[in-house]
Amino acid sequence: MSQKITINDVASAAGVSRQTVSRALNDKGEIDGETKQRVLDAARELGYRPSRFARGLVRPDTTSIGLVIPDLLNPFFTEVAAAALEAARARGWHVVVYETAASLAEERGTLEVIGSQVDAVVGYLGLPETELDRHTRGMPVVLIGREHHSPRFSSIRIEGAGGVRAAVDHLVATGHRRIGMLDQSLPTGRSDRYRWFRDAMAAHGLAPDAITGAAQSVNGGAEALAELLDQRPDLTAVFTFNDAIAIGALRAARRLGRELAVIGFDGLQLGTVVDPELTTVALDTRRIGALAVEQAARLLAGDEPLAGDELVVQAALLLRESA
Amino acid sequence: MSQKITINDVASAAGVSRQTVSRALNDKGEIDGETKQRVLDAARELGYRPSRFARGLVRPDTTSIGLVIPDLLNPFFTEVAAAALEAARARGWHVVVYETAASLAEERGTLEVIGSQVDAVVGYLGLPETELDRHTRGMPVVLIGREHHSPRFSSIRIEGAGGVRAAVDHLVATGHRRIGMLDQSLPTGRSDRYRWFRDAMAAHGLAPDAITGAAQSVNGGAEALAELLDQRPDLTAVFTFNDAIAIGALRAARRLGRELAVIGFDGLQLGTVVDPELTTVALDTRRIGALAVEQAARLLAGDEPLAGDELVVQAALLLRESA
DNA sequence: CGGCATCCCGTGAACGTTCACGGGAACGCT
DNA sequence: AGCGTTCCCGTGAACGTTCACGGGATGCCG
Repeated sequence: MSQKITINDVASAAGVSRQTVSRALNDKGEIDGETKQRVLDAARELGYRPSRFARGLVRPDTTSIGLVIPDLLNPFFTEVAAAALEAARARGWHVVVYETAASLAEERGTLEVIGSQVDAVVGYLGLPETELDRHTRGMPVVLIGREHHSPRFSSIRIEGAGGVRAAVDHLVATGHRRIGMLDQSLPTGRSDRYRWFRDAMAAHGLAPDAITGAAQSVNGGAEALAELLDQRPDLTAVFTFNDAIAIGALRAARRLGRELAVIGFDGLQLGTVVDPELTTVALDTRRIGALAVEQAARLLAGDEPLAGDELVVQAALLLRESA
Repeated sequence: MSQKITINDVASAAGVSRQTVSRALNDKGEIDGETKQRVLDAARELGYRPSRFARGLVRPDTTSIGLVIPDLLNPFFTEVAAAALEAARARGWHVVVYETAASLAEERGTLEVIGSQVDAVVGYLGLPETELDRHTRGMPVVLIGREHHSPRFSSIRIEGAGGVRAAVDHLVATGHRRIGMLDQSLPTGRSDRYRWFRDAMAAHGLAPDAITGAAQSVNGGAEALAELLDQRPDLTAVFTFNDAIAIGALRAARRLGRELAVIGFDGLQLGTVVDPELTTVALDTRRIGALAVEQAARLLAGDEPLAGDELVVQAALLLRESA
């Protein structure tokens, strides 16, 4: 109803032709100042808005990608998103952001509607590859933090073994022997991060025998730490699944009057606002975002894509104050 | 080069007509299973990707808005963005996010390129209205936290007087009399928040005579607080321009061994991760995002837009632990 | 007054897709 | 054999814009 007005309506309202309207609206020159004003007035009067589709059809210069993020309020994903946005802006790309609330149903809905809006998809997708393929016909897809099997897809791998090893090395070097871990609590079992921790402990001949699950939040970390210390009051240090849990643990330890070394995982900016600042195994979120966009660019241009071993992001120990 | 292939190329490669290709790709039916597979193979072979513009032209069903945010890493803007995203998703809209890095030049560049991609613009714009108008010909524009004069625009107003008044009331009620403020440090002079603070103080017959500027970061707050306490060691409470500054002030006070009540502004989630949790004058970020999208929807549909007094977001005191 | 440049403006075509329609082939029924 | 259905498939048209081109006024100069 309100979007039915085309350039022709404006043209006849102003008593000129399409082309003249186009000239007026795009500052093209070859137009009289007075007519231009008349056209502009007519356009405003009618509430005319040019169709971006028609314009894009004849001037196909802009590419845009879809960025799929589970939760924008989670600082980790926000940092990745910011990095991707920056990398895209450097290329003059547009970024359409979709939040899936970590729900597969939402993700499906998103993907369903994404096809006609973007040229490539980048981000955290949870759907199985066959379904992914069905919804993204032909579009390049770059997965983050997840393996892919079909050559249709590309993915960024997170490698944390080295960083976690460095964290445990550091704890041991500063005298700690009784080290616990606050893992995520998922029915799917232990996380990659736990396995990295276990292996690092083993390298020092230590047993990972003080593990408990925590909800992925500050409060979750606080509660889980209290529980863990209840079972194992002898612990002097803990490694956690992520920074949010670590911050909760830090707070709980302080309130219990316990001296406790804490090392988180993620490397969030957030870790610098707490006191003491959080020591953590940091992921380079900027690199994650930039790599994903870079790979999407190559796929889109038909260039040689980055190889698997170039698409790895290494975690690294970031020493601050909490350990 | 890689994007030159059209539906006709696929058609001739598969030995069928456009329409049959269209049917195959869109699961339309009225097509033989074997031909469909042949078309699909040909499409994959050629790396065919349908033009979203051509499709949009004939099927104009999807609307998308541009969300302009100064800095995605700033948690306040992130919360607003998340709210806007959610409101847009509820309408089935797409959201293209642009980050301007709080730079007018970036903003200009963004606006220049935004016109052909979205149907409306929402967010934090700093450019003067005349320039805004030039770049957004006809598109609805909803400004956040900024007054508008031209009827071309619409804006969400932030009203903090009541909340700040409640904050000062609370401080006074709990015995504080010597209350300072850490404002933002801008060449443009004192902020709205300062004015609200000044008026609230005046209502209690107190003079706002301990003000200093702070950089908008945790460290900025810490440094500014040290400076302020140096000049006015008698202060027992401070109100700050935002939560980040407040957190810095909190930390600095603790390190200086000072007992100090601190009240921030923004109401970030972030305030709950520090210890003690931050008392703050909270803005309802969800409401801000939702209102902006709602108004954009009305403007787009040609419905009666929300009136000015419906577009106000009131700040409210959020009592936690730091005061 | 003729010629030419300059300034405006309009007309056909094209972009790539989907919709509406038409039509041929194969099949079943009377 | 004739006729109606069903199943596939193709052809024109349309979406709304910009580009390339053409052409009528107007002014200037010789």
